[in-house]
Amino acid sequence: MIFSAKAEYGVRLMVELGAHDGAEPVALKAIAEAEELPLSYLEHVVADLKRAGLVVSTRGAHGGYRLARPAEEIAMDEVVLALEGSIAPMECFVNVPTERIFCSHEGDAGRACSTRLLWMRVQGGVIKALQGTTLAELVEFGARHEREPDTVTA
Amino acid sequence: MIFSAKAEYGVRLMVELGAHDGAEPVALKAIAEAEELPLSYLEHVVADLKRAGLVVSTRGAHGGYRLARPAEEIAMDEVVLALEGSIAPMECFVNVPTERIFCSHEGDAGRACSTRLLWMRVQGGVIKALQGTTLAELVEFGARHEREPDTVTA
DNA sequence: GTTCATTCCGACTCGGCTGCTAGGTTTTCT
DNA sequence: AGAAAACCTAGCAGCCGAGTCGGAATGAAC
Repeated sequence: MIFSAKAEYGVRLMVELGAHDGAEPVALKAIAEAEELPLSYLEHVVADLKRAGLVVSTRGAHGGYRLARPAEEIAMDEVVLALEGSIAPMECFVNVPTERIFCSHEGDAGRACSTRLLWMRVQGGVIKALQGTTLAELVEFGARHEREPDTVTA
Repeated sequence: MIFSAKAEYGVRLMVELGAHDGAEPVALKAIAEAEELPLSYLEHVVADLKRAGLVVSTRGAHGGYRLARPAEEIAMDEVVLALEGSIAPMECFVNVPTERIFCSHEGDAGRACSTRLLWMRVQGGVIKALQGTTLAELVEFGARHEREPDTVTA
């Protein structure tokens, strides 16, 4: 169970945006250099974020990206969802309305449901963790620990 | 973020074992047929479980597998860990002692740590969900909903 | 003690997906 | 006009997950 690099990059990108005051847009190139990420790939990442309405762009010279909302109002589940496409521990979870356990495994109706209970709980745990974290928190955390790795309990 | 099929298969396998009383071993072939899973692949799956000490095997004819402990005493984090190798939301999390946020990203010490806070929380959520679920629960849940898909809140 | 059912082991294939690149087009500032 | 940026689309290459296969070791039954 591992999130894609896209998720990591996207979060880093968002944190970077959040670290700027948002008055003027930040060019992707600047972010790529700051985070040492491949610019060409970041384009795809930011495209997802834009499509989800999390960032806004201004084109042309001196253009770039800004957060669409203040960082305090951005919960990380939105961000990860935008990047990852879905927050599901199992393939068959995609597009199933949450809060319900219904077996989409055809052919052995009801059988595989026992595992479903487990994945539901896992999914719940993940989503709760993501929802309970705002971008602002990460920005602030990052700012405080710049240049000095630290140990902190989760 | 998705668990491997191996995890799914392994959990199914464990549930199946838990559904038998454990007096006599269950052959892998029987499980494969009951769950409609490829036998040859299940061999690899069960090997992981055995290596982790979650099941015991008896070889030869009439052999098979049994749970190493009663299902009530098997928490699902052990199972998933055995199958998945690690329960980490990010590559760089592997083999980092938990409860500490320390940046293993070389080259930009301290920078990427902000994302780490997020992944720590996610990991915590997952592990808690897994630890809080016993195999016995899944077995019981599966038995109750056999043949009748149902809707249940997580 | 042969036979058969089973676990066990390792090597091998195959397809898909992720991460990344590359080139070109549009927009807008100077 | 020219530069700097967002935007778009196509494509590729390597990796890994899922599955197969063949062949051992092992032990029960007859």
